[in-house]
Amino acid sequence: MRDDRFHFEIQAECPASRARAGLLHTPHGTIETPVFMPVGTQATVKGLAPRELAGELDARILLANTYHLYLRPGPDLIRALGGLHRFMSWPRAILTDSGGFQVFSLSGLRKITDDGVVFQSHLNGDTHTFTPESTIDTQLAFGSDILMVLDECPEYPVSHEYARASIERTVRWARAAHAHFRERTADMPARHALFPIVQGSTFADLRRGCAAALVDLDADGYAVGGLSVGEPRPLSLEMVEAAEPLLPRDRPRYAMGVGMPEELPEYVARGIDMMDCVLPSRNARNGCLFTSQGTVRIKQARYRDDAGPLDPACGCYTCASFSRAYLRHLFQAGEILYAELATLHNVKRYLDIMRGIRRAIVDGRYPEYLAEARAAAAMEA
RNA sequence: GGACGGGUGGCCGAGCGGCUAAUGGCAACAGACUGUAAAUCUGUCGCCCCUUGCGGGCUACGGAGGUUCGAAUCCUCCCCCGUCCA
Repeated sequence: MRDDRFHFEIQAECPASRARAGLLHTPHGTIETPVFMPVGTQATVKGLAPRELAGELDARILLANTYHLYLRPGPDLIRALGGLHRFMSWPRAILTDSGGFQVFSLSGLRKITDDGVVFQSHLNGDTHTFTPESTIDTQLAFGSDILMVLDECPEYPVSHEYARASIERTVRWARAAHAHFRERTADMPARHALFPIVQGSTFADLRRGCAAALVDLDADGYAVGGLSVGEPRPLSLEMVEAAEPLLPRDRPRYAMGVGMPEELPEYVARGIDMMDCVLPSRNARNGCLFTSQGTVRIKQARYRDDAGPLDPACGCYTCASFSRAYLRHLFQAGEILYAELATLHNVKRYLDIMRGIRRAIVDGRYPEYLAEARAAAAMEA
């Protein structure tokens, strides 16, 4: 019998770090954590069909974006066509980002009010308003398994004063979103989960304050946002370290928008269970491929006649079937197949890294895994 | 044989007396990319010099002469290419 209720279950914990392995149960399947969520902004992971994602890659959860799907094709249409899962033919779990990141990072004209944010569409300049409540309604129309609250994602750098005002707004919005969410989902217990987002820029005290305030919401899970927006790399991890001890151990933690392959074990070591990032998919299309032996920029002339596989240690279709020389040729020629093969590999790489991390935690050898990963990262750098 | 049009850096193609080592585009080469306005963006791109900052030298706009302080740009002749007329 299928359990439709959303809940998190910890299976193993690392004795030497904050890392843990768990199971995230959703109405659309169980997700083994730590997990990497491929990004499918416009209800598609660019270059991959759900057949590959669910099949060879065995991704359990995808990310989609409220801002983009709200503007096009719109929540009413998606709801009318049976919800996002059915619309994009993805039977597994979906997490939707609230759109706060987009509103604050790309919309030229925007105005923050007490209620939310007024912004202009990047598509045609139309004026729209997002409120904590409206983004909940939109995501419910999509039928998302995990909804994110509307937040403000400040750029870097920003003053302590601004960051403070910003988290106050983000917390206020999170409370409003949760209240609205509870009301709207009262008759469908635990069909959906809602995560608030810890902000606070690069200030540890603000991160702690924000986390403490959000914990009162007794949310299904907690996200740490505003990372990797231009701040020095070590700071991103420090911000997680600041917030994490305040977050309940029995809820999943999600680090939004990170990171490079070598950073994944570091986030997990700091108590993170979920991550998403556009790097594997975007960089794939731009000629940057992640392998077990480091980064391969397939466009480089050195791969012109390289008959070897992209990554000898990888078992994906791309690595099993094609030479580096062929992949380079496809890239240089601007062929569509390149994007597909490259994305397939890079996403597989990320998912494999997370599976390896999870296995190490379950097997009780995460300290060794971490040490080896750090040594390898130091070697490449 | 005649009439026009044209020959520019790897390619295409601007420029039509000095601000031009020469706009653009492509190709090539290198780099960036972190809750995706991204199959995108940035840089280099004649050769040789102390890597010294907008530095110096050399060779360059079919070829050879010429005019001029100064020419890819003007003149003369020649060589190619295209179109049309014989």
